[in-house]
Amino acid sequence: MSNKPSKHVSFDLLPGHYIRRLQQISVAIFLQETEGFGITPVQFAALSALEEFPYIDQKTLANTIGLDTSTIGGVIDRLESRDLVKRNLSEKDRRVHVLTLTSKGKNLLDDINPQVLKAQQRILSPLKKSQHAVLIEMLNTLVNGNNEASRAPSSIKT
Amino acid sequence: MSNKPSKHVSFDLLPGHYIRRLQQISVAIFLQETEGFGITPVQFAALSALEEFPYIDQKTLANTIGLDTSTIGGVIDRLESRDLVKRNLSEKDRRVHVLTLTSKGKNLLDDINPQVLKAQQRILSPLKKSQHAVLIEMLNTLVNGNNEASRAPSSIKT
DNA sequence: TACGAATAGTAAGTATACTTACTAAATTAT
DNA sequence: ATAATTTAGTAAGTATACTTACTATTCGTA
Repeated sequence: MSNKPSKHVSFDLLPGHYIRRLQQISVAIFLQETEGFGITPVQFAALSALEEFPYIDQKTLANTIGLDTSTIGGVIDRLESRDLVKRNLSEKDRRVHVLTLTSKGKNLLDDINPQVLKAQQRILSPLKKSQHAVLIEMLNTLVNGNNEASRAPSSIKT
Repeated sequence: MSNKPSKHVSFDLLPGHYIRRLQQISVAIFLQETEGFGITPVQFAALSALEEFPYIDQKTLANTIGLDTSTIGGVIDRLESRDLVKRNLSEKDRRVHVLTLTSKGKNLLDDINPQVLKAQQRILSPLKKSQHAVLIEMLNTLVNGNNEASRAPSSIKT
């Protein structure tokens, strides 16, 4: 430790550092619990959103799960190549790609859901049960309160 | 809303989804507040760690800030090409690259630190002041409690 | 109705962040 | 002392996630 009175900022006390670490850990746990499905957290979010809101376009999907439109294209590419999602050109507006889950995508979602819930419980497990809702509420507040900071603000309000 | 009793899992209620969103927002705010420096959160973490622990090697640096060794190489490449960090081959162990900040790197760190603090405050700003410590404590618990889940567990204990 | 603005999506470039596979060097064990 | 193992770092491949720049289409307005 320095003998001078904290000339530098200790990066490990900064929330941004812990947020980044928690995201890494969250992804790692998700992938461990869903091993064999070959699905990433973002792909899962996309599939879930398409189940909840069928026939939405790429822009709407991107907004729903909090992604840039330039990112969602690749995600859909990968899901489409595995026949989990279908891209249909809209007849009303030929710029728009309307998205739907295939039956294969629906089945996968049903199968993976319990594992995803298990992963979420594992992420929260170091906290006392009583704290779980407190954390989720705080994350909610932070995400909604800073919504405009991100390029792809989520349109979902809870 | 569905009229059926939640057949599917609403992804926007899952903590993993909010953790991912918060990380995106956290990065966006960091980049906004430190605009002009051309430094990413990870690069800042690397520079800060090197100020705190000079002459560490890449492996130790990776563990310190929570990165894989395969990721840290690229980070150091970019910092080295901007003359912010120097890679020195260790004489004791010729596998090891010992890292140090250049004076340019030290100066940049001094200049960017206030902006980074500002970014952190902005990230937390949707929460009441009294809640800031609660959140940081929770993030700490989650990261340390799940440490083994991540491939690059941070060696820093707080 | 024609023209400028806005919109949906893609493409290219950069930066995490992981995995597996590899090289080179050091350590351990026989 | 040599062989087997471990370790530090790199390389290649994949997947977010951003930016800026571009195309194609649609909308708004004059």
